[in-house]
Amino acid sequence: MELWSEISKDQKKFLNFLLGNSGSSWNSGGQQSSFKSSINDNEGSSWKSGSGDFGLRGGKRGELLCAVSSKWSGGRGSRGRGGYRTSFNSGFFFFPQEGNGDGVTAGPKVVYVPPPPPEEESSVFAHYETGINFDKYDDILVDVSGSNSPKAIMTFEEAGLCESLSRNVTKSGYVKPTPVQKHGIPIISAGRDLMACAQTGSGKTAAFLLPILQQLMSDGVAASKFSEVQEPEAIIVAPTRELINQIYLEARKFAYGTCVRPVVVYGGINTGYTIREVLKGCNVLCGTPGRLLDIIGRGKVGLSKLRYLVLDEADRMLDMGFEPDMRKLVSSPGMPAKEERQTLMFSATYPEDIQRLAADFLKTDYLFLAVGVVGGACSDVEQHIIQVDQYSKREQLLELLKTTGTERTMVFVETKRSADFIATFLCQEKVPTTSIHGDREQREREKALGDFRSGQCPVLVATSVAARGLDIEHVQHVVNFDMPSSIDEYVHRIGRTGRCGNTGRAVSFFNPESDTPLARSLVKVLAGAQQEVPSWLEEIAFSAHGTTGFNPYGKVFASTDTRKGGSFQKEPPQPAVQNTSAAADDEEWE
DNA sequence: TCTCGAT
Repeated sequence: MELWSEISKDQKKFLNFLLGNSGSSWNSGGQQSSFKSSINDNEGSSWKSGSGDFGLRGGKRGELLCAVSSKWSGGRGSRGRGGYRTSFNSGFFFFPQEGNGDGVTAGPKVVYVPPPPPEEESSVFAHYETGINFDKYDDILVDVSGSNSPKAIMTFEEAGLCESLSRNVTKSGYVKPTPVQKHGIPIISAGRDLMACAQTGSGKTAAFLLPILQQLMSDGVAASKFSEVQEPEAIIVAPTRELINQIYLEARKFAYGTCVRPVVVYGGINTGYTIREVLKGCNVLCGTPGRLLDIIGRGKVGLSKLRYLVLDEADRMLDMGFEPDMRKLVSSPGMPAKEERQTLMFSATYPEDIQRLAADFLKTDYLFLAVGVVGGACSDVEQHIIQVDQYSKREQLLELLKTTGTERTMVFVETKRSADFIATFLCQEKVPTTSIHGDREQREREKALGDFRSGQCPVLVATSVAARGLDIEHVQHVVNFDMPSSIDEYVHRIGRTGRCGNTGRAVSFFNPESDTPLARSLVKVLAGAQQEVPSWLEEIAFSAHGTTGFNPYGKVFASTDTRKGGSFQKEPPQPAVQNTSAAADDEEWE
């Protein structure tokens, strides 16, 4: 009831609209008088009565599975301007339970309840079933460039891991190293800087965690007791909260029962809590850029002992959005110069300009490791492109989801607003849907991911917050409801499915009105992955080229070392989705 | 446009 009283008229109106209550409409804005309020300011009871109409599925009574942003857009509201309203922050989509009001959190101050302590061995090693088909890895070609690269290892024994570490590796279900690990582990152990090009899910997290942890342990590093400043030996950064948490969970597994303590920090959760966790002792600090810079700036984290700096999804970390933060990080007081530390970068895509930029962070003799997935693994993703116009997308999506049934499907959209919009729409159509994007509260984001992972909500509507790195088992379908603006992003998105031995399908809605700039590189990617290229798409690709002569999105991703002279001297192994062959040279189109 | 600190 208290919850109810915090909701403004606009929000009630919106809710009534969603509930299908008569007389309600949601596009009017500013026409308060014509709105016949069926939800009364003083009555909370009408919540329950209407809830059944809103696509409630499964779960406990009173729990709304459809989830939309808690910072929702009020459209052109009565204040005469649109945009996001940030004043209202509580998740008003949580319906009160009957009986006591426990579990209902209202108001902007939501206290994040962290997961149970890591000491429980069963919870540390609880992992989702890995669909890894190890035999397939033998077909993967690998290219290392740079001088004096160390010899690859063939087994985990050769990695020279200490007893507790190798025990944890076994317990985590790792049997033999993947190609990134075979090459990456000795490179990192040898103290070299590394730029590695490999798809997430190919084992790259372990590839950098294991040698780092091994080195720290053999040096006898141990987490210090609680102190006012912590000086971690390694810092790992990633572009999204969920991704860095995934990396942290891996680190926690490998470091289990050792003296090395990994800690994760990111925004959206109580700052005091994060700082206390860090101050308890911290050797490997995992974080998103914002919160990381925050606690460094507060003097809670010193950098004088730092030896390893890892950038996951490095191309993203160095693009427009994050580059300033990364420069700030490496120029933070106490940060060892690049010659004094070891810098490691990982990503599935490396645009050439980003590679050149990355040189600012790496020693000049860094090694470049390219792992190409040969045919099998990646042609496991069937790619379909469907021509649509803006207004038929929703219906087409609905049709499509009827064929996918309860199989897990990720639907990518371009904006946070449309993520909410589509999620709400699907819920109304009785499709159990959840959503994830940057305007949702962290607790909601994690619940959404959890519900999707568990299959409770087989459909996840997401912005590109979920495009990279997230390792979710059994995602059978990816739908690009909106085409991404770059081909790299397309590759990352469809990479959420068909992971390691599983098959997947990616369906993309191509709207010639808006997506034409992508046509050319899309055709190349499709052809490269031996997928059928629709003739209409080919035509668009050709004519787009003819008219403009310059394609702003023609920037292509590369898995080739730019130091090789800028041109691609070597034909990439087998055209695969994330390989360059499809996008390598423009000449064929000239 | 998206991601990323709270205030």
